[in-house]
Amino acid sequence: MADVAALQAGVSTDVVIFTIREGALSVLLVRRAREPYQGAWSLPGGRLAEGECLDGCAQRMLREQTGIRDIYLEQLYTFGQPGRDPRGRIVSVAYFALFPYGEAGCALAADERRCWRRVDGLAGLAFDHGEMVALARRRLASKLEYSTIALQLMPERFTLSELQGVYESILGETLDKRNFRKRLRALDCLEDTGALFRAGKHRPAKLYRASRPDRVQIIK
Amino acid sequence: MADVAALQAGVSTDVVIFTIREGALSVLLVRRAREPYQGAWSLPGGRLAEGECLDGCAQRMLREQTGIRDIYLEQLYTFGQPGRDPRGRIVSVAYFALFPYGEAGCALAADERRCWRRVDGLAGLAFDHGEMVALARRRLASKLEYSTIALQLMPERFTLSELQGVYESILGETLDKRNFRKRLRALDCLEDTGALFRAGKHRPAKLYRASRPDRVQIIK
DNA sequence: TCAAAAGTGTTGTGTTTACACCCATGA
DNA sequence: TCATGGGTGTAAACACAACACTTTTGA
Repeated sequence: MADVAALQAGVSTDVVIFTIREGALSVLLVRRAREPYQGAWSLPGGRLAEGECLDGCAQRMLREQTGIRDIYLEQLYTFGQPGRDPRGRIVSVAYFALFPYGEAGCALAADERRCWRRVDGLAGLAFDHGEMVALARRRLASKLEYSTIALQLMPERFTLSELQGVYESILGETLDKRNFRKRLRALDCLEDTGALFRAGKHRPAKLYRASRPDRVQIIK
Repeated sequence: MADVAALQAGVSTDVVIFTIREGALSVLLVRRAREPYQGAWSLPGGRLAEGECLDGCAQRMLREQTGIRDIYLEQLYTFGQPGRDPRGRIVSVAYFALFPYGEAGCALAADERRCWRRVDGLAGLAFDHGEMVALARRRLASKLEYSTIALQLMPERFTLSELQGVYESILGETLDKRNFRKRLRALDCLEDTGALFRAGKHRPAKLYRASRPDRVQIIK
């Protein structure tokens, strides 16, 4: 209750940015330029600025460290173990974000200070960032079941098989094609673009788009 | 990225403590002793101490300001709007907690610096605490549907009608008695104590207890 | 014997799962 | 014409919702 002598701490945000790349759930990492953990991989993130709200800080970290803007972003959990940062007391508000891979995702990793890493078997991240990724992954998987959040990982146009692949790689299990399609049709969140996607020596797939790309609809 | 000049902020925790009192979902408030918002009702909470983790801080706030310990507590959301506290930059990690009312709940409000208030129609709280209560309420209602969290609001022994009343006052709708009992039986989270509860001129009710009082079981 | 809440099953409806074949294409 | 992935429907199992009467007690 002693307002005067109260602890001052640093506040930061860190962002777990997921994408699907080569059919695997992956996360965007940046290489730390200085101590502590110099040279190690970490989540994009950093200190809160004056007059900035937490969401704004997370957005700025994304923008400054990866160039990404305007993607799905939500607050995940706040980590505040004393000792989580060797520089002193820093409380970090973790966010998670979803990024549709595409060309932009590929270009991102051109810079050697950044990389996409598969979430499975990920280890050796700086700070408690490994924990953040694990928690974000569980949250993402559970949101798949009761929302249309997976659409945030898709490019503007995509096939149903691609979408099913996204579900499968997040959930870590295979799904029945007919049941999957029936379920999505019932959600009324997709529209047929009329275009076809040809890939290889087989029947071309219809291309769909999200009918409300910005809305994440909660089911039930 | 400028580690040196980075903003220092205050970090606090605030706790939304729910109970069921007179059949209504209620929250425990404390009267602010000093400015800002002197005399207004607020959530129990306060500044993070050195060497203390966030959960520990929330537990300490509970203990120091209400005497409550060992109840269900989980992190809710972190609020960091600049200007949310007129004293300066303070980021608050909100928690929510569930308290079985009973005699202890009654005794708590004996002190005039504390009170239980119904969540419906609540207004005029200090800071952004009204927002915290509203968010906690939504979280609680949604957790009712997929976990056994409601048991955390019950005393050691209780009747099925009492438990149903708890569900009804949180959800804001009435439930079918037979379906409710069937559903709970299927969860296998209750055991019959063998004792009966007599209240008024009607058939006495069986008293149950939670079979694993400390576990909040996630359903499905 | 009456009022008041406790207790208990069944039936229909909708949702979810399991499952196999034809289609369009490029090589 | 063959191999490859795209596309489609039906039946059985299960979960959920609706619904009414009997029991025990105290007054």
